[in-house]
This record gives sequence, structure tokens and C-alpha cells, in this order.
Amino acid sequence: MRTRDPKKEKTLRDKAFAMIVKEGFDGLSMQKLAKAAGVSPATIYIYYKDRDDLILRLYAYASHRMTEHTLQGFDPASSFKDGLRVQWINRAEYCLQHPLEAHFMEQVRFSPLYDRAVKLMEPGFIEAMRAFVKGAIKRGELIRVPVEVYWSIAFAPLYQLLKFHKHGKGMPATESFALDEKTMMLTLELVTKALKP
Amino acid sequence: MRTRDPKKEKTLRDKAFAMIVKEGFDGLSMQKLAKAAGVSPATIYIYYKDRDDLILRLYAYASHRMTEHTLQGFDPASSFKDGLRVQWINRAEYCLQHPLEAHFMEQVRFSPLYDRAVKLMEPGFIEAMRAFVKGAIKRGELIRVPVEVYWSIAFAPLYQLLKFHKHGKGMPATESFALDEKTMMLTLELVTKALKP
DNA sequence: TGCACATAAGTGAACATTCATTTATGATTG
DNA sequence: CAATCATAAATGAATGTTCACTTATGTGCA
Repeated sequence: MRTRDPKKEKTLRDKAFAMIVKEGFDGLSMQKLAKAAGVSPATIYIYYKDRDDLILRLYAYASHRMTEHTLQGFDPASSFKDGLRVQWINRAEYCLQHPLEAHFMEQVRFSPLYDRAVKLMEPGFIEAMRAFVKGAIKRGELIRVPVEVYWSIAFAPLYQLLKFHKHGKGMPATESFALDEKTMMLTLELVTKALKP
Repeated sequence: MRTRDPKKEKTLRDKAFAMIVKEGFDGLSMQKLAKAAGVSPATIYIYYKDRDDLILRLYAYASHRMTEHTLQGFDPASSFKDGLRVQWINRAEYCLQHPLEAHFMEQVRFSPLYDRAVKLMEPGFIEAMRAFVKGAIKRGELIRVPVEVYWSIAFAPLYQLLKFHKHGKGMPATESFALDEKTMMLTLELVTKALKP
């Protein structure tokens, strides 16, 4: 039996991420992708069932890497302040080191594929997050609010800052914007202040 | 001279919003749109230069309505607490009353058209926001932080809550989620706490 | 060791559709 | 009439996917 070339799979993934981010979902065509990856169109269909399957599997791949990175050095039993800081750093690192993957995931979240994509979230990740929040509340380090309120305040500001950073521009009036550690930690402090009892 | 049918323009807009939100940008085709609006494909090209122009003009339209709604009853000279509350209510109302337009705008923001779309933001809106923040800082009602930090904390959580609401689901573990006034006002209070000196 | 066989990887050309856009022509109204 | 709206029909290019086929590689048997 002929063995599969592992390089092809990676090349296909990389080119697909780049193509989707640069040209949007309508910019991704199987034939263009094949040409970019130096592969026959038919070869793509050996790896992926069809176009939707390709996109969803790319999402699963990125999602997995993202959760893996986010959990690095994170202890669900740690103090709220420490745990949140680790997560901010990890999440920011992932987005800054893999901008294409991160952007791609956001595109999927506003696409019709979203519903199918959410189901790919890893239960272990969700459980770790829940345990962390639950412990922090029990120890009186975190106010008792609905999880959605918590998440909105705890992480949405970080992702907004990263969005500003990615475009190199903040608010329309600002000339240019680049997220540095100082700014990030300042924002984290304010968020922590909001969530502390 | 023959007069243009104003109904056609509105129908085209509405059907385009619906089509893009439901099927994504690759789901929007000029021929499908024409059929949905009960119009010939060529007619679309009377109203819009090409496909990109159509999307950008839709964005300009939605953006205008959004800023208009957001400024309703908003006084840039009002107190920070009051002004922020008015904006939260206005922004939430717009998103809830025009979910298609709101979702469409987010799709554009993660598409390659983003750069061209930002330029359509209205200067008057930006100026009102700046004046509001500046005044609040001067009166000591708001901490002195970069505008991007302010915006991230002041509004990102609201939009995250609306995103949860739209999908009817909050965090993956939650069975279902619906944003009510109480939850929104609770979140607003926490955000205000974070931004107060 | 050598050699056929089985099997999966990989291919280029071709499929019917659909795409965005244009052209030639008619309809409507100032 | 003259100007603009509106259309049906048609354009070539590009789409996702499949097909018949070749190539590579591990296995079983001599």
C-alpha cells in the first residue's frame, strides 16, 4: 500500500487558511487550492469529503490547537487572579502566533457553518473552565454571576484588543495601535476589578 | 423620464441581507438574488456597480442606521453612567430589532472587504463618542486609559452577550440562554465598576 | 532474495452547473 | 420624442466534484 505524504496534508491546511483569510470563503475554490498546494484537485477529495468537510476539519484542527495552547500551564484550581492571567497570556499568544488560524475561526463563527462547528469544542476544555470558575466563586474570589456574564467581561475585552491590534488600528480616530504587554495587563486589571466581589 | 421603483431597492436590500446571513458570502449570487427579489439580474446592475459595490453599499446602509439608532437620545455631555446606559440600550435595541443587518455587519468585519468598509464610518458618530469619553475623563467619572482599552471594556461584553443571545446558547455547557434586561443591566454595572476611578 | 499482487495515494481531463456581467431590445413616463 | 428603467437571453470564465487511470509501496509466497 502506498503511504500518504504527510507534507501534502500540512501544505493543504496552510494554503487553505491563507486563502480563506485573504480572500474570504468565496475566495476558497478547490481548484485554486489544489494549484496553490501543488496537488491535483482530486487529491483534496482523498483527504476531505467535500468543501464543507474541508472547512469544518480545518476548524476542528485550529480549535484543538487553540485549546491546547490555552491550557498550557493553566491550573483550574489556581487563584482567580493567577488563572485568569495565565489564560489571557495563553489566548493572546495563540492569536498572535497563529493569526491566520485565529482569524479563520472568527470567520467560521459568523458563517452558516457555525452551528456545526461549535459541536467540535472539546469537553475537557469546557470542564476545565467550569471548574476554574466554580472554585473561584466558592473561595469568594469571583462574584456569583451567570457564566455568560462572566465570560463576556472576562474575555471579550481581550479579543477586542487583539482585533484592534490585528488591524494595526484601534478606534477610527487613532492613528495606529499596537497591543503591548502593559496595555494588556492594564485591561486585565480592570476586568479583574469588575469581577471581584 | 421613467421613475425608479423604490420598492425594488428595498426588496433587493432585504433579500440580500437575508441571503448573506443565511448562506454566507459564497451563498450570495447575483442570479439567486435577482430571482428572490423578483427582478432581472441586469436590474441589479442598475442599482449597483458590481457585487462588491452591492455588499459595500449594504454595509454603508446598515452602518448608517446603526449609528443613527445608537445616537437616539444620547447626549455626549451627559454623565458617564447615564451616557453609557443609553448607548447600551440603543446598541442592544438595534441588534435585536435588526438581527440580519447586525449579523451582516459582523460578517463584513471578518471579510476581506473590512478595510474598505471601515472608511464608511460616519465622522459625526466618532466625534460624539470622543467628546463623551473626553468629558467623562475630565469630570473624573472615567479613568484615564487608552481609547482602545476603554472601548474593549465598555462595549465588547455587550456584543458578546448579544452574540450568546442570538444563538440562543451561551457557554457550551449551558442549555439555553436568552438575554434579559436584568442580566444586561448587571453586566453594565460591572463594566461601569471597572471603568470608574 | 526476488517477484507478482493488492491496495491506497495521487493524477489530469472532463462533467454539468453556476457564476458575474453584458448586450440588444422593449416598456414607461417626463 | 427622449431618456431612463427594466428585462430576457446570452457570454465566457470558473465552480465543485467525479472518473478512468497511473504510481508507489507494503505483503505473501517462491
